[in-house]
Amino acid sequence: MTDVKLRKDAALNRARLLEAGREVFAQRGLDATLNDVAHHAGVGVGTAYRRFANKEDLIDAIRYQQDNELEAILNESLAMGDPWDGLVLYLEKSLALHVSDRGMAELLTGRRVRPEMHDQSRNRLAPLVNRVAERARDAGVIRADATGTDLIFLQIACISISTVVQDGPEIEERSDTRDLYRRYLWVMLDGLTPQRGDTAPLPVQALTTGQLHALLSDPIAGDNSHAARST
Amino acid sequence: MTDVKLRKDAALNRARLLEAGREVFAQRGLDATLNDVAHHAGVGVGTAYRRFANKEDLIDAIRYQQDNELEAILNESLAMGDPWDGLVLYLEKSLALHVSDRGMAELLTGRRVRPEMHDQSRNRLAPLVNRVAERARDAGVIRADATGTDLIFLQIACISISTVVQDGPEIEERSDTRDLYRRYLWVMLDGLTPQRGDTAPLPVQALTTGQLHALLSDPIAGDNSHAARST
DNA sequence: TTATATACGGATGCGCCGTATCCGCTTTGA
DNA sequence: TCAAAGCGGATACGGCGCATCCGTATATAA
Repeated sequence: MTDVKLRKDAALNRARLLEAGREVFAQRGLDATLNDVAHHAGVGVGTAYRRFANKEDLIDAIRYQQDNELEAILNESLAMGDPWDGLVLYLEKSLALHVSDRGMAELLTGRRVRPEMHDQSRNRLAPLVNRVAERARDAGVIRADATGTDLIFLQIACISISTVVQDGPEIEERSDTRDLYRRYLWVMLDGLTPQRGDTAPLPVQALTTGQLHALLSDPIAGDNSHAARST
Repeated sequence: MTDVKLRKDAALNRARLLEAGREVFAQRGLDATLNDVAHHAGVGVGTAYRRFANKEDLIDAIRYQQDNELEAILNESLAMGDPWDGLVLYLEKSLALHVSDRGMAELLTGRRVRPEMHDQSRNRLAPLVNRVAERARDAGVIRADATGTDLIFLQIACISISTVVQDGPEIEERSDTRDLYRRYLWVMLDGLTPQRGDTAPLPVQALTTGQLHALLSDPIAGDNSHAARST
């Protein structure tokens, strides 16, 4: 999967670039230049483009690593005895990751993505997310109409809050603003709790996994693939 | 406030540009070009730059209108007898506006803003938002530690969900995805409700109005103003 | 009606930026 | 020792948004 065989120095630089890519994209988002990444890795731009045909390829490689981390979190969640604790663990850990990695967050919201790669990782992770939600629902700790797609949107919501905070200046006398998103995570968690008598049912149905998938996979930008139906 | 005196055609074009600006920014966000706006208004680019020194000026003028609309909603909310109904009305109406106007949404999250203008509109609206929250809190229909800044962040969260949905493709067999954000609004509203015995208190304190203001006013981009303290 | 200030259109200049390549030099490893 | 493989980074290229400029047209007041 890592091509055939690279000379020792080449392989090292490849690893350096991957590492640097994670850091740079985490800090500055996917808009960062491959040149930036190369510089950060301490190699020339040429080297960067020799190891990865283009920026997309590097992003794909990074994404593969990140999906493994998310999968690990999901498995950890599912291994917990208590479904509610599992749910909380998943959301807290997944969000902690996304909040500290702007690139990862941008991938979650579907911006700038190569559809095939996106599909692949979704097919791997979505079922696990659904199980996390399902377990909690079956145990009666969240409302009966809550689904796995709800967990995704709640994360998107929290990430956007965190992004706004991070884009702003430091606030004096408040060292905890980086965690402000957690305040709202817990408002939402509380809102997911089974309805009390007087609470209204939710006004719009959740997306199915397939619908969410379709929503995020095909970012309208439409470079190619779709669109052309031949004939 | 509208300068001194404009020739009849000039004044007409100015109005057209304002109108077109609202439409274009609403659809495509504040990144849209002033050239786009001019074309949409049916006037030449030159005219656009003669009526508004630059894009920022046009945005400021539009923002002024939008603030009036938001103020009206807030006053309507405060005029309602029931504090909960007032809260819901404010959030639903304000969100409906932001969701249908990408430019307005971008202004709320503080992106791309001229600080003085931002300050001005916040000073006008923030007290009203605080009163909406305060009323509901005093009436005991939302948790005791909920504040006006929470209402802002909940809106930011809903807007981000809506943005993701709007950026994606149409989903077949679902005509209501434009309203999906409302599902999560109501999760959050439910979460704002006073705590039941078993619910944990929120893990992070809300921002004060002043802190939120500082966060959104000074988008780090720092063209000038701040930074230089002389001496 | 005519003169002049005012306004109009839109081609165009300018500067910026991100992608990717190319080529002379260096390192690896058989 | 000496190809083959790799390296650095200057730079070509293309795209884009902002704003200006100037020849032409229109409003308005004498």
